[in-house]
Amino acid sequence: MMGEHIMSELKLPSRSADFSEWYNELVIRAELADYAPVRGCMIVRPYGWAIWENIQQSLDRSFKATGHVNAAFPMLIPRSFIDREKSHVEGFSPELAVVTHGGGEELEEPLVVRPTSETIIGHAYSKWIQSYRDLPLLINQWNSVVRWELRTKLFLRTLEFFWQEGHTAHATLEEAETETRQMLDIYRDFAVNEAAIPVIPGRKTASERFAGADQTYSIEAMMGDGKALQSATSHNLGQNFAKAFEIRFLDQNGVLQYCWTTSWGLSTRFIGAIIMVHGDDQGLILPPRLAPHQVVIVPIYKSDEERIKVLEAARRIRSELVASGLRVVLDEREGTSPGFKFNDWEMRGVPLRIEIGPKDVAKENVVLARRDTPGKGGKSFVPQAGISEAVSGALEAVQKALYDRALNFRNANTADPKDFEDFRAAVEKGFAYSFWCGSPECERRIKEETKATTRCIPFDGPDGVGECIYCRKPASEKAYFAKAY
RNA sequence: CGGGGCGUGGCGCAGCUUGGUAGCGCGUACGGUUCGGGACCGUAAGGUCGGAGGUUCGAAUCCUCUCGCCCCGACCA
Repeated sequence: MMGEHIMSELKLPSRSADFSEWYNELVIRAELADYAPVRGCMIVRPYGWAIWENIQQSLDRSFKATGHVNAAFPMLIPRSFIDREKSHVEGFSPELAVVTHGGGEELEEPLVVRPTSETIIGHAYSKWIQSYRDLPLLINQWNSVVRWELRTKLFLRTLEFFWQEGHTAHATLEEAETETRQMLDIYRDFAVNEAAIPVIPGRKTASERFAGADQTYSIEAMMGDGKALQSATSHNLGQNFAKAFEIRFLDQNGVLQYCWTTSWGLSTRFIGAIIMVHGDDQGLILPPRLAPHQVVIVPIYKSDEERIKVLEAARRIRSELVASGLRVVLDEREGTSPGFKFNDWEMRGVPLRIEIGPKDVAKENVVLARRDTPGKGGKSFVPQAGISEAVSGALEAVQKALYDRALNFRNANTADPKDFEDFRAAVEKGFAYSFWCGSPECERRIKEETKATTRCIPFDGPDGVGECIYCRKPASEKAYFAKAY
């Protein structure tokens, strides 16, 4: 038996007692990421990157299915490009990383490390687009960008982060709007069906809008501490960048027109969402569809004789599961006890564990343990015959249970406050869904007084009218308010 | 940028008040016993104490300056 002080070192800080510390330590201990030598930068470790690769695969498939293609634009952008779109400059100037020297010489014009690529892509689009026949232009790129943030946290906010940014150009406002909404819906579908994270799709208020956009849409998710995380965004850029970069086309009638452009992105921040929505005191819990390993097999044995038998069976089961398309790891490490392995893989969030020992070999069954249900309650005996069906079924059950749990949690922590005092209490716990008169002034005051910001105005808002939660004037729409990451 | 905390083997810390040349736990390597919920014993490797200057016979410890990181706030995917 281990002493208590040693046990406490093995345990994560409690999620409920110190959510922030729980998160920080989990990211390190699950080997998702590590701190880099430069403040605010992050090393994404292989296990964390494997999650990102699964995210990429899923999204990339959806992008391609809707006619988008991938390309790569440069990381270095002439400083003057940023200055061309007025609100874009205002939004991004404070957080630009600027390159002033190259090859030992001071540059004539400083270069910025892209904080996002609207400008350099706008520049390219102005050359490529001449006619309505060139439209729509639908390009995405997977890359990293740099924003000089003051306060950073692994995955959630780092100086450099990885993402995809889609940039499209269209002949009409309607088409651009359809595209913007279509991409948001792809994110929504991804969050719900792949990541098992319930999200609220909606429109951002002017103050929360992307610098240079006419309209920003987002999906908003509730984290395990009740705070909101903007999990993906999609922007209708109107003609702002088209005008700044002369992106024009000749229409069917021979009239020269500015294009309508959009951009949309989802970043490695989403990994932070997965951690904060599903994780528990034991560590990470990954949704089966995105888990690098969906199943871990832990063999249990004492003697050499047992070892040979158990491993033989374990390998056979692995082969069968792999053959049915599952991502499986067999933990054959020597000198490590089964109990240690259980905890180790639980920290890493593997959704399903198969335990197989001499007794199971004799009875031709295994123990199946669900990561989302701790202790004995999540364990069951399953025959080795037909194991892949049982495992697939269990993975689907975990996927669904994670979503249901997250949704229940969000519902339980979302309030429709009667008055502003109620509202204050609500945003300490989670989301407040309230009528809002639409004035930036009320929005600003609410933020000052409660730290809660408007997250979004959901698309499926109420039909009726009500009173603004702050000023009590008539209001026609409801917004979600919350403290946000 | 304001407030707080911390820099000592890979990790977590003690030692500092009252200077005497560095210690504990974990981890690592090797050997053995173990193995159905974080095993144990033995042996070993590993640190010029964040950096620079100063005081002193002597500095992890005292003084000055610096650098970095983490947490909380103001800005942000």
